[in-house]
Amino acid sequence: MIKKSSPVPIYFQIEQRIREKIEKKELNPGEMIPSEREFAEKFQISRMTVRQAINNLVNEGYLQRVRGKGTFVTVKKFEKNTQRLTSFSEDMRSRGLEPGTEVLSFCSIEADSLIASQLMIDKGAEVYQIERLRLADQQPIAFEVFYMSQNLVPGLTREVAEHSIFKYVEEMGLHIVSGVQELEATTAHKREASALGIKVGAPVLYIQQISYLEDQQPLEFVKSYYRADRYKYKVEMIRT
Amino acid sequence: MIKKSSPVPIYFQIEQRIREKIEKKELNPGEMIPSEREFAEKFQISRMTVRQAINNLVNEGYLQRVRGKGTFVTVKKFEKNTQRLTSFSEDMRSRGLEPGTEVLSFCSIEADSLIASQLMIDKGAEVYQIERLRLADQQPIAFEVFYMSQNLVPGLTREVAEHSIFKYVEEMGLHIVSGVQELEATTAHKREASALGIKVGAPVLYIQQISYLEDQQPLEFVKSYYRADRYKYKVEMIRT
DNA sequence: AAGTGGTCTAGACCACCTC
DNA sequence: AGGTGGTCTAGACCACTTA
Repeated sequence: MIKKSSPVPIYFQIEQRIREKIEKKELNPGEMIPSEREFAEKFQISRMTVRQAINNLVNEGYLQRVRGKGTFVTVKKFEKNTQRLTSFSEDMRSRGLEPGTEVLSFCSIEADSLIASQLMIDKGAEVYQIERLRLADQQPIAFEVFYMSQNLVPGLTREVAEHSIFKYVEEMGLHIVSGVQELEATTAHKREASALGIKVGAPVLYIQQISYLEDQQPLEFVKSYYRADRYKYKVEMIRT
Repeated sequence: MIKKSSPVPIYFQIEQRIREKIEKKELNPGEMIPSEREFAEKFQISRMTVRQAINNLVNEGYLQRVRGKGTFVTVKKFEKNTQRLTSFSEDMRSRGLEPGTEVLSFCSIEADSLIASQLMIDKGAEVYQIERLRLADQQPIAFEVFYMSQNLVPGLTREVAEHSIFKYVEEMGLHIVSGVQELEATTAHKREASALGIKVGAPVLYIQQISYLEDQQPLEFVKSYYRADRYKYKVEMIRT
């Protein structure tokens, strides 16, 4: 039930309770939840405490208040208040495709001024340069060039690059918290065309990504070229 | 100051006051705002009312609370919830460019099955079909084809289309709350090429957008073709 | 009229931080 | 010790919706 003398705040216990019911579909979209006064009475707590729990759920997009009527489970929970940063593998799996990776080259180079500025490291510092071909259900979908400071993440191997670098980094205890992507349309040059199996001049979606750690330090700088015929980029937005 | 007997809630008045000070740089990023108790004392209101104002600003990303220390103006305001649904005009202005619009055609047509399904209306229903050339600092940047149900928004004119349809719709009392964009790379066909002043086959960023009203009803369906050499799409993301 | 959420009060004790 | 935010109470009146 609800523990009043718990170190866990009462409002949070209520919040969890309701959130669970929604996620387990015990409360369905569009359905009304008990009124604030009912909750207060039932758990013998103040209505303001109930309001705090409900407020949080409203902010998270689980609930909607309607004055005079009641509080309802949101029909379309747009959890995409913010776009989630995902790895290629996560992206493919969410599309129902089996991700695959082919490492085309794995080198250690000295950062030129572009890479240095993007990664906020010294020019000439050692960085990994990894070229990978990304597959979806065994079909080439993207060609990517990846840069990361060796100083920040030592011990990266070709082996790791064949699977998920994201996962490796997170297992090292580094927390990726945010990222910025820039998308442009372009046409394939020789290198991308041959890797992706398309014609030179074919349309390609170019995505440049920088991911950041907790302390705002750049972790990786990636240039990706996606086959336009096989990849669509979807963004859900809200208007504030 | 603060009007207690105003129809505008006290918490909202306080909220506005603080928001303004931040936007006018009277309060700088990282700076501490007065404590909740100080506000309560100063305006002779309850601390809980002050908290409500501050809570809202925290949720909007203006402020950060630090227990035991105080409440501070956020350093990087839009690092968190970024992806906002914006009109073309808003987008251009945020890039420091002067938006412009040229209406190439303004018709009323019957919805075909694609348009009908995107707008969730009956096939054959009357819709506006508006082709516009979008300018940034007088230079063509995008060619767009716009569809909207006439039943939902009657009275749209060529005049309005030359300015902001978004604005018109919002002034009608319809609230746009969310949108979905799909981005693809493609190459220009004749129609887009001639409108945009580029060669057939030049890279183009194709963006398809559907915007939704409060009740999840689709408001508009827009196909846009952006000149790849003049437009980059930026997405900021967080990892949860 | 009865029920709902919206706003507001005037306190209280707690945990945390700084001096 | 004194200040800060975090949590919580037990009421109150308001505006709105539904019956």
